[in-house]
Amino acid sequence: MNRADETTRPGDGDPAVPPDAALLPVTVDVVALTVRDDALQVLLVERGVDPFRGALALPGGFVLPGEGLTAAATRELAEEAGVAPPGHLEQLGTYGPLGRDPRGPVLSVAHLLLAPDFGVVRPGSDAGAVAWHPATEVLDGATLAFDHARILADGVERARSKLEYSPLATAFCGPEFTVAELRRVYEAVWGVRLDPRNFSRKATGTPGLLEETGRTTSGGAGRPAALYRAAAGGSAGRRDTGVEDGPAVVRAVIDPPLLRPRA
Amino acid sequence: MNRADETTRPGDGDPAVPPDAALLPVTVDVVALTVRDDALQVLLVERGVDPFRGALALPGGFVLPGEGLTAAATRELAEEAGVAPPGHLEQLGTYGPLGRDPRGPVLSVAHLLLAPDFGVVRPGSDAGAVAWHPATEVLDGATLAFDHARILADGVERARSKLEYSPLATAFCGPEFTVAELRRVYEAVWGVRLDPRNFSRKATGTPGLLEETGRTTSGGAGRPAALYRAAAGGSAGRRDTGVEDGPAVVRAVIDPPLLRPRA
DNA sequence: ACAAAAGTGTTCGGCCTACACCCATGG
DNA sequence: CCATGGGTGTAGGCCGAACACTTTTGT
Repeated sequence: MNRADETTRPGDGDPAVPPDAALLPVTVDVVALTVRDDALQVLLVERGVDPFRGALALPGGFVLPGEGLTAAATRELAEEAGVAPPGHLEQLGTYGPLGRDPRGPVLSVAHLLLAPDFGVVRPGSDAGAVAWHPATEVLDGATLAFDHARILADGVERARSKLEYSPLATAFCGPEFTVAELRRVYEAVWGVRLDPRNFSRKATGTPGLLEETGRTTSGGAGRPAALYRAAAGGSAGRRDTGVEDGPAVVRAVIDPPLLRPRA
Repeated sequence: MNRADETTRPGDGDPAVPPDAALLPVTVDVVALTVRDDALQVLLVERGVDPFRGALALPGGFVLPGEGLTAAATRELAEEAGVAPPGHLEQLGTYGPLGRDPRGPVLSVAHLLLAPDFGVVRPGSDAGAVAWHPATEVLDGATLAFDHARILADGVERARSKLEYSPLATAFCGPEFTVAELRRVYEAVWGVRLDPRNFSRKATGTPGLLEETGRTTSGGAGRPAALYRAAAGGSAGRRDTGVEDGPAVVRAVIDPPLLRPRA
């Protein structure tokens, strides 16, 4: 995969990195979103160490030598929340390095995880409580560590807009789901009510979004609903390039888009 | 702006960055796009140093200690192409750090510049020729240094999609422009032909896109065209947050969107 | 007068919305 | 047989594509 050189200081040997280049510590932070109790919720940890000890923050931490960005994000989720959730992970953006960490310049590569509701197994070693919080409450209520409030706002807006033209809403659902569950995802993320009849027609009629399983629900009230799974190439995190890390080009675009109601 | 600590090694003093964190060299690369001769063109430099000496590459270079990402991108444009162009600069994504530079792990934060056609003043010290190249030719023809082909593809796709729902097409135009010029921008970026009559109605009727100047062109053939400027808060790079660097939340969204024709 | 480019009116079809209505199951 | 939720039919309106037509200049 890479050269022998996997240490902190690169470039021993052939053409070296210029000596005046900055060497920056890099963190990954994860905006982990799910739909729980018909509301969009975000995974937050209580920081156990300075700076911002005791404050709420996005899960995340420093990239280690020889580690890729996605690997670091996955590892931090495992370490801080004890989970290896399914779902869709993509890069959100990079913040810093100046003016965001009292310790000095730190670059932070934020990621966005859209996942079905998963249980938090255990809080990690250097973090206190790990819990889901309603996104709207956090957005216009709580104060988060570092610039995490801004990162969260960007992540939520990205999720909202992605539901319009990509099949990623299915990333919030389990392996099989009904059209009504999918509709509740849209309603929770967008904060609106959608007409179930029109939504059903639109969702089932959109190529590349749903795939029939032939099975139906049973047990609940009313007529059983057909069960679907995400269409192949939809929410599954496709990464068909050889490059280790970098923004994924979303190839599956649903057309016509499912537009959220305008204000 | 920041703490006293602006050196390469941060965290001397209060709670330090963990000693096992990687310290990575960080580059900024710029996908600088313009519309020239009715075609989307990208600014490329010929590398003057190893690795990839002699190959075509995106302008860019290492972030220096105490420098922000946007500042680094602007400085590299000035150094390698001798320009300080107007236009819209935004972050595209972050690539690496593994497997993209033979010197070792290097993180690259790619940026996207949409600008009116500007002259290249002088090639920089560590770069050879600097020139515009038609984007389509480069995309499915040339091989670029590092993973720049992929970054360019992502940048072009981002530009194409941004024209649909943002007023950024005006970033390709000068301070005053006609509807026909704006249409040629859309046609060049999307690679399609648009009906001038319908486009005119759509563009002038879209709130937040154009602002009348009251003036008209003269001298050319045919009826004079009305001159417009970009609506306030449109293509002007708004950065109304206090944070130094990070993805800008595009607040100005044109509605209804100008959708490119579907295949 | 003619060419050329800017801009307006009009028609047509598809999609979105709203809502009436039918379907299938559990109590 | 009725409540509950799943799903189909259908009418109206809005918007974009297509294109005939008018306006305003240069030659």
